[in-house]
Amino acid sequence: MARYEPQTSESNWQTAWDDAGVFTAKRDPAKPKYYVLEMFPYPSGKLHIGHVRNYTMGDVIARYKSSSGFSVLHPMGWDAFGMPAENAAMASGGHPADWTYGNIATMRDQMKPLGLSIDWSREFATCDPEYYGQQQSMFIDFMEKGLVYRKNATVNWDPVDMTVLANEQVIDGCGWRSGAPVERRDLTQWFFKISDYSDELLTAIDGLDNWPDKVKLMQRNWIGKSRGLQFAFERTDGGEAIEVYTTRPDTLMGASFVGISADHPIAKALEAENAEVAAFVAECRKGGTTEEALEKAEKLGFDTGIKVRHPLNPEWELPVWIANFILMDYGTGAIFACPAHDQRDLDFCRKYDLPVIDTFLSLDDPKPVETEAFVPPKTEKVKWINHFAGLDEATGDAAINATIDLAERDGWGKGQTQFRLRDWGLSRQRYWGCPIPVIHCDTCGVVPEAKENLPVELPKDVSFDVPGNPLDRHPTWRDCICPQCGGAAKRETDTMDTFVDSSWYFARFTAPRAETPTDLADAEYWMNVDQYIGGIEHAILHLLYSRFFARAMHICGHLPASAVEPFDALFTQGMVTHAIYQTRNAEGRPVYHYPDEVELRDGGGFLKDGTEVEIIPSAKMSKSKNNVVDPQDIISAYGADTARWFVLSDSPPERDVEWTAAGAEAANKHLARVHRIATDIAAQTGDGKGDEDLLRATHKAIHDVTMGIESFGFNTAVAKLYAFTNVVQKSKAGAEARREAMRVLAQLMSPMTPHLAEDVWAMLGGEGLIAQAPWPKADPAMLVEDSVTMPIQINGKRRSEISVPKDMAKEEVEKLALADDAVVKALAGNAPKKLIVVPGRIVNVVI
RNA sequence: GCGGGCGUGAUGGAAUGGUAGACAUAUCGGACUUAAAAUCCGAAGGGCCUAUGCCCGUGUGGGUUCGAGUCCCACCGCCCGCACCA
Repeated sequence: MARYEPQTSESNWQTAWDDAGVFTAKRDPAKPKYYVLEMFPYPSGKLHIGHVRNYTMGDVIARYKSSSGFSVLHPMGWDAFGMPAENAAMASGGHPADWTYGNIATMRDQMKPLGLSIDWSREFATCDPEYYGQQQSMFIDFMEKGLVYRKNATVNWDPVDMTVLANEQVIDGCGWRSGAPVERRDLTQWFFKISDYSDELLTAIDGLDNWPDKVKLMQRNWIGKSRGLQFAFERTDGGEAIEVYTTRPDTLMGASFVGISADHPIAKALEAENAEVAAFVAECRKGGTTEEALEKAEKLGFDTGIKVRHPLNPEWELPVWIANFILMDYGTGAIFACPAHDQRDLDFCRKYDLPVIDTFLSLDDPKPVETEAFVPPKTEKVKWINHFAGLDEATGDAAINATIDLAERDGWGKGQTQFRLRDWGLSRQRYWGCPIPVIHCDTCGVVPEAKENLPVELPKDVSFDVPGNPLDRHPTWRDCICPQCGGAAKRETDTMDTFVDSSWYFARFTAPRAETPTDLADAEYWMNVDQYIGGIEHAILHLLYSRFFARAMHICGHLPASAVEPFDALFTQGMVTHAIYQTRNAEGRPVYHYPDEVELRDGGGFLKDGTEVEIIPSAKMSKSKNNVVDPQDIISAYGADTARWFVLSDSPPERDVEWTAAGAEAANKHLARVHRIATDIAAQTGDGKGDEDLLRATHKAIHDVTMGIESFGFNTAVAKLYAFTNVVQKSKAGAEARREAMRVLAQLMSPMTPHLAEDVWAMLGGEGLIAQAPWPKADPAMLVEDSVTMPIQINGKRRSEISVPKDMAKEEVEKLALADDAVVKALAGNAPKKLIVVPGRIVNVVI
């Protein structure tokens, strides 16, 4: 009989599927539709095992839904714009487009042998002019709807390379190539008005029933709706009052100073006339722009000498300080500090010897603040010290409301709702991105390109030998005709953030060749994405931007109203990790070794020459650390099904998984075993005698595996398949009964190991392709157990067990439990204190 | 620093608040074999000399509960995000 030979059979089945057009998505009015989407990959060069895991999960869902009678859309494309292509061009010459399309070809070739049920006819890359031209068209639509504007924003500026740096290119406050300290610099940039949708994006989260709670919580916190008080501090020198926004107006009596951002108009005015201020503000502008960098930076302050009056007591004067931790982007760019109830303010005040005033004390432990700020939850009752609204004991929440009411009644402040969410800055001063289709005309100003001139294509003849944006220094590309007045004009040279590209690709997949961004009829049929799968690292930005885009596309007529929340269900998978093997060179710097260079023995790892390597366990796969596992090796050694089976088994999909070659070998052994059992059963002769146990096990397997797939419990589904395989193997039932069980096993395995499933199906006389066979159904009658084993606990510890009919009355169970030897012994003639019977689950006797 | 998550045998992990360790990997023992591989069968959280008996055990320390891996609080460690990485 034939052995398990995936190398030959897998490509044969892939051809068979292609010939039958099994995976071509068709609008079929007779069937419900199902849209499965995994986040599309960045074409970094090679597929890695993490991709295999991600796409296999999606494929299990796609194949399962297809078998369950759905018309399935399961597409694939490439998130193809971005910095690595330009970096590659800088490092080794060549053109970003060649590098990108070359990588796409390689990765597509690696992906196809996996046997994924993808409709490849819909493939596109975001760097295709056909795609980004439609994106430009939508940008113009968004402009017309008032969703696009320009304003100044801060970027990381490398003063040596004279170029804008991405956050990841800033290392310890310095440029990654030049090593020069990075400065913050203002540029005029393009923005999407996502803030128009702050409240809408927040409240709509409530409707995302099939999203993980953690993602919804992260999005809520990111949008950050808060209610606070806006009011002004009058200056003693008669200058313009300083507007501040605070979410803790209740602590106003503890105000120590007023702080303003280094970018605040007052700071800018002082900067022009005072050298000391200028020096301090320049110091504040050093370092990267990330919130993390700002928060972690040493808190610095500068006393401007300006004084303001406390709104509740005109006699009380507060100093105005410039502080490096205050953001101009949030609120009004000015705050008042209450050191007693904010650790950062306290640290600042101790450093600069500013007063610390308690406004409320703990009820349990009423002592004044010294080195640790007292910051109880706003729901906790505290004791107020001469509160201006007359409060004594009250929660923070109550005090905030009382303060806002008071300020509004007396007319010195106004309650206000504020969002943390900022508008989406989409400008990038880089070449390899979608050009912003806008023209700067001396007569007409900033005007959109005419749609008939789209796409505005990137010029091919560019060089990357100097830093900066090649579009800026291209000799002719910028020259154009103003679409409004017909005069000579210049193109915008900023390109779009790659998040724009990935904010609508899911919609484009519904009609990838349409001459408009979408085809409404196709979008109506296929949207929404029924199951979206991707990394948790995209929990906030990508998903939030996509939710905004879907709304913007809807008001521009590119998506139906039903698609404003584009992802019905979301699943976030973990990443695949692998140990890093390193030795040290003469200078003590680490040298990384590929896994196949290292032999593991005696609890250590050794190179061929016997040198012991240092093993760093479970690190995220990274090209630079040489710990990326290439699925190609596993596929050529064991076949695609082994790779698929392994990435699905053992680890729960949402958790990170450590790659081990041993696991792949073991997975392969199991698949070979299934093949062998099928071969044996196919050869089995004799009667068709059925078997109650086998039948029950079959229906239980159908039920368990189906539930496992439905709930993304692939690892537990695999465990159930192992158990069922053991039952089938050992079953003494007749030939036809075992064939039937084996066919069901093949079907249940088919979403995970589709090629092997076809092998087995064909061997056992299954009709047609298993990929097109309907999913088996469990008979509920076969799932019911007649009797159940109930553990008996004494004082919460398991001491015995009894077997009882499934629906035995509680009183009967109690009687049986009290008659149990262990219980009789423990009671020693006394009556139990308490007797707990959870029907069908457990008995607990409390003594 | 802020927001979110995770932590269970040698290993991956299982477990609607109800028998902790399902299922597997590695290991050990046995069968088969001239032998090996493959395959099949079996053992196995730690400890108490014996066990159908008892104690301990889900990162650490507390708490709620008849009962906690699961819920609450604090801490430790790791991971993700922090708006120009994708």
